[in-house]
Amino acid sequence: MLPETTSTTSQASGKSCNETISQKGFRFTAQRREVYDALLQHDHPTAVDVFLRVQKKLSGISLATVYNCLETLAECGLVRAVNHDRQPSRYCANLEPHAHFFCEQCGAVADVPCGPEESFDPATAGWQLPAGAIVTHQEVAFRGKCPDCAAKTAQISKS
Amino acid sequence: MLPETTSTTSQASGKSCNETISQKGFRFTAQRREVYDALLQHDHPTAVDVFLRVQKKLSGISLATVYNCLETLAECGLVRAVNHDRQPSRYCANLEPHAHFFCEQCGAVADVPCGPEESFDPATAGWQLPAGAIVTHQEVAFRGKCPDCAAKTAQISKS
DNA sequence: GTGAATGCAAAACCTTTGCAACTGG
DNA sequence: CCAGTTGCAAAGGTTTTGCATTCAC
Repeated sequence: MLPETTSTTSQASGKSCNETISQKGFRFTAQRREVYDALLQHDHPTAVDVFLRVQKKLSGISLATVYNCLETLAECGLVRAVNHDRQPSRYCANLEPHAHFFCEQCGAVADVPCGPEESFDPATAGWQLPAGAIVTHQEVAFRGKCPDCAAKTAQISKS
Repeated sequence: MLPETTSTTSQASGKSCNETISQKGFRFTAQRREVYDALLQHDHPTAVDVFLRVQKKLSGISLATVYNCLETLAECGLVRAVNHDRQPSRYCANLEPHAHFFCEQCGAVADVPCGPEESFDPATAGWQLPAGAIVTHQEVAFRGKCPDCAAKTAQISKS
């Protein structure tokens, strides 16, 4: 749909994928470029989804390479792996702080931006963290029905 | 340590594991009882941890049965599976609403109770959920260093 | 007694790894 | 040129499944 180098909504910093990879001492290979491009649809694809997309451009690529590329991109900070229960990992190129919404019916994953103000302060929210613990990351996940599935369910119960 | 039927801190409702299992139409087997008992230490064991504990009482039990029992207990609502990244699932018999703290250094998992008031309201906290989505569950996870590891690190950097 | 649950082993699943061939800077 | 990457295939670790046997009700 879009020219391959277009960064649909890309990452926050204006730095290109290319630059970031090189800066970290990694090589900017065709495989890494295409894997990264496959994530710019921001639909949280699995490794297999990415594999199938990239295969259209690089027919010889292997799934193992897709996994390797995804790991490298994650190391560069260009991509985040998103895990939910024991489902296959999904990958996210949205680097803004955000949570995820998981539809339990269709499996869709949506980004959930948190307002401009701080996400939420554990102390304020009343979480009783272990005394002396140092928190470096917080993760919030919502589960339920996505708008599409909620609408469908409503229709069915009506009929 | 404790007599096998003792519910160290057990679940909220005063209902026994036994009763709950029967009510759901499942049989109350020795394996299910021991698997449940192994969770009452509230240290978030993995399936293998549970297997090793139960083996001391029921030497013939198999790991597959432990998995089956854990799933049955989860179906009964007596147990929750707790997943973090792609680590082995850990199991939690604390049914109060709570979050988890994961130590990235030693792998320890701790319950994080949220204050008596409501955990946190997505809308208030500024989360921009997809319009029309129905949220049925929220999960909060904290990652960092547990008190022990934080203390150790402090000591090392001092020396 | 009888269907549900177990134990075993083997499979399924996602992901990682070893190694020869290749390639980007 | 040559260390870093790839592709392939095979292994890894966790979890599930199939089937004969056993057991709770």
